[in-house]
Amino acid sequence: MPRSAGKQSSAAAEAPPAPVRRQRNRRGEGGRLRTELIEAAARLLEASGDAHAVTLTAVAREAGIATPSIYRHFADRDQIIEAVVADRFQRLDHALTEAMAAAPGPAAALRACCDAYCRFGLEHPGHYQVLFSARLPGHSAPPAGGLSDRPGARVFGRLIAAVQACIDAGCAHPGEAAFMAVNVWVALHGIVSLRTSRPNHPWPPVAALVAAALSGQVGV
Amino acid sequence: MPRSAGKQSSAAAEAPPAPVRRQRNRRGEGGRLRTELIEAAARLLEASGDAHAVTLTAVAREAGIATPSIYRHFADRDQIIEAVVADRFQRLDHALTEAMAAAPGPAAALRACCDAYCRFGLEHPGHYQVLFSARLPGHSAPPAGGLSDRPGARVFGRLIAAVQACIDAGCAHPGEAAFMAVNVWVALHGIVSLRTSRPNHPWPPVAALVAAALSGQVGV
DNA sequence: TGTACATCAGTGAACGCGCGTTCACTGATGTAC
DNA sequence: TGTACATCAGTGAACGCGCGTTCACTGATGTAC
Repeated sequence: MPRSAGKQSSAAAEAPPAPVRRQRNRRGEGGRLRTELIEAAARLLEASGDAHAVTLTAVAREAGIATPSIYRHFADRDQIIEAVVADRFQRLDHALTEAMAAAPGPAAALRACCDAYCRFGLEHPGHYQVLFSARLPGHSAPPAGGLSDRPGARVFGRLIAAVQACIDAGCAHPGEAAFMAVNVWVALHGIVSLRTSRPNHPWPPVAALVAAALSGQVGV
Repeated sequence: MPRSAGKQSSAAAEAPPAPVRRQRNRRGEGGRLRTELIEAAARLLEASGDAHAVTLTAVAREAGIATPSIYRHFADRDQIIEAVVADRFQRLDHALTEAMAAAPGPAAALRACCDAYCRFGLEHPGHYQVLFSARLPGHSAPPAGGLSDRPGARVFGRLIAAVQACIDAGCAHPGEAAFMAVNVWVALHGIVSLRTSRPNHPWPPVAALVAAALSGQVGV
């Protein structure tokens, strides 16, 4: 792109959508661009369901900045993706706790938790796929925290607690909460993941599948 | 790379692994390279679990040929991937039918079918992911066949038939076979997919998860 | 049986593109004096 | 209160790399005569 309009003859009247020079953030507010970059990356992830779509070039284009500007905020693309993943895990966790808080009892809370999980996954299939279906880049080594993937484990912990609450209230099959919760989790993941990857399959309603999983595995 | 050895002084003694000029197939046997390309692409898919890893350049390198040679056999990379996917679906279907054929009765056959499904997925996680977890390129439009994804539907049909056989033999809960089979399928997919994407989670044995899904959803 | 030729399988060079990364830079905004 | 200057946020140009795709080609192998 020529710096100064190029053809002077026909003026710059019918030029492309205008370069829209970015309004720079003030001193000390450079962190704003960081947030904008995360959201730009999140849009790319949601549209593609694929971490490979998050290239520095694509993020910069989506955010309306020059590519090298990203380096002021992130060392590489993995850092951006990690930031998006952490944020979306937090949103998922928030959705679960909020749904459970509004429920009148433990069985209803467990049901609400599962419904919210599926709703999150089906409303944000691209993010869900990155959170749970993908081998994330650099994810082969176990995270520092402990024996389990940290953010996913936190969400899974909600499920265990919800099942345990049903057991404690006497409205569930007897059994170990953690094992029951795993059985529910694999079903929920299958409900979301398969429906996303095979949208043409004649699926029963989500609620019916969730109900079957809960009644079969927990007895509520 | 220089055509004729470059440095004549130190001879070609300690040259790299030797270019290994491919032994060309004879006339009429060009189809062999097609098979080799599919297997090369399959190795790339298995190693990565990601269709994006199947670039024409990577396939050519893996197969030991020059990149343009691929065009004699495939119009583009999607065609190669489709060929691999079709082949692996066939192998999965074969694994299921073989496992079921060796079972002594309908309940054992259903169990064998589910075990074989999980075994396939866990032994070939990269292929499984491409078959069932990914939005395949150009997969948004429904295939010509009918209302459902063809190759996946065939595998799912085995599951329905196995459940139906249990119902007919009176060793299952009463209910609709298709609905029960969906419930089992989402659980199996979750078992395979989550274990692959979260290898650090403290998973119970696969057999225990399969047993729980079958007993909870089918009653066998 | 011999030979010219068509065909088939595969190659090497070249191209434009998008990408990651580096570098020196620009210019507005605070701040020290 | 004014001014010189450091700092911060972001840019533009350039580079090498891997990729997809095209093109004319090579040379072995069958086959027609």
